Amino acid sequence: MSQFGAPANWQMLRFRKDESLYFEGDSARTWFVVESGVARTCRFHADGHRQLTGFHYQGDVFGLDEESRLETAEAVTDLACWSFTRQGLANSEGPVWAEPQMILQKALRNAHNCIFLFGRRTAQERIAAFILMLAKRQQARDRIELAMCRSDIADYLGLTIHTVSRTISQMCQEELIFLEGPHHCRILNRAGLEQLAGELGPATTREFEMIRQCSGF
Amino acid sequence: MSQFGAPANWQMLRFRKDESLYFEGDSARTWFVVESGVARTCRFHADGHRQLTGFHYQGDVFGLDEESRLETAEAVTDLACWSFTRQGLANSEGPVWAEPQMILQKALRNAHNCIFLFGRRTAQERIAAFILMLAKRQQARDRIELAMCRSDIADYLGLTIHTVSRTISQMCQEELIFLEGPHHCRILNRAGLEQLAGELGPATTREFEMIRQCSGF
DNA sequence: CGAGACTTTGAGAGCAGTCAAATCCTGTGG
DNA sequence: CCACAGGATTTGACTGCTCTCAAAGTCTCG
Repeated sequence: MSQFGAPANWQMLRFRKDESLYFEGDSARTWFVVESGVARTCRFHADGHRQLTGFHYQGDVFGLDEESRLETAEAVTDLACWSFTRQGLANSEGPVWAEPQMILQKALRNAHNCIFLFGRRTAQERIAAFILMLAKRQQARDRIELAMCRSDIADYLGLTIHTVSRTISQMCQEELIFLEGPHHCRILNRAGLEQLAGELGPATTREFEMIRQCSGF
Repeated sequence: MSQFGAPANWQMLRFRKDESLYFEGDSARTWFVVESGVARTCRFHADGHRQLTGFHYQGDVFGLDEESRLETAEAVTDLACWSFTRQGLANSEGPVWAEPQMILQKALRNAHNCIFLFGRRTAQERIAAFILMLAKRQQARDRIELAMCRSDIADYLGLTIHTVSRTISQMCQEELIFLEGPHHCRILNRAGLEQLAGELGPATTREFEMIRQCSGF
């Protein structure tokens, strides 16, 4: 049984790297929670250009569509996850975190953070924010695994793989990070990354708002 | 009483244009639903750069934060909205649409659409998609009100006001749209806009996915 | 060890940002 | 109703960043 104490009516599913869990347009029967590995959700533009809408790590719930899937879900790495229905949750056999409202609210918070992330303009800002997000998600002080390939990062951040690669290289030169192979990275200068990403805590925000409103800038 | 048949324990609030409903970091006591006017939610980056996360029209629910506000909410126009608590909803006095799960799910869908919108690359694509989104939201066949100012549009789409203005002007020259003053616009060539925006229906998506997977592009 | 895919790097073009200024609206007061 | 002031919008010129096209280098897995 999973660390999540999954109820019996949950179903464990396994996928190989790059396999699809479901496609955009499929009927949405179940929700998913990651047991191990990483999943991605994405949508496609008419020109074939792909937009990732999220990476999902252990404990993340995704696939919260109402009737039909708005997104396609795929395995970034070999993936194990539980699928379950909202009805299954309603039986209240699940763990405390598994209440539909909690799940939805967390997903919403993630989506808003994602929108905020995109708001960052330059490639440097976006990638700095992305690396810090990964670090936070992996609860890693400074050693980070980049499980996804460059094109996943690019399609998540709205950049090309070239710009992603170039920007990461540049950050290495500036000794903000250090690459141990293409899929492992060490944060050398967290403060520098945070400055690039431009984090602004809620504490300072209201103050900032006040200034903005008074000065009118 | 509102068209929504608001229960007695809901509270009607009125705001003048550009007034703030709440600030990022405030404790999140209530949810809001727009009765008339338009609201915007936004967050600020450290450099003062603002990111809008949504425009909210009549019937839209926003402010669904858990404990503290992640975003600031402001009135785009003079605004009337109801505020209510989740507990109030639980009393089941509200209209059918007002079930927390439904509301959260709709908000999540909107957020994902927003992320998808950002995925569009060029200013033309983003603005075409934005105009079509407004048209759909206002259920207008071709006459659209741009209630928000250019800087709101810019901060929503991750562009500058200059680029927004230039791109709109260009679309006028190309006779895709026609401006009747800065805040009213007529769609002259919807097909052209849709082509720019690159809508791709779910029907074609799975097919597309299959091709993609086989050819490996 | 070798093939194929992924990643990195280079050069040049194009699009959006910056700085600057003109024009147009909007709302107020006469 | 008209004039005016301030803000919002539009436009222009130029710069710089990211994309495109191209090729070399590296990693992974059979």
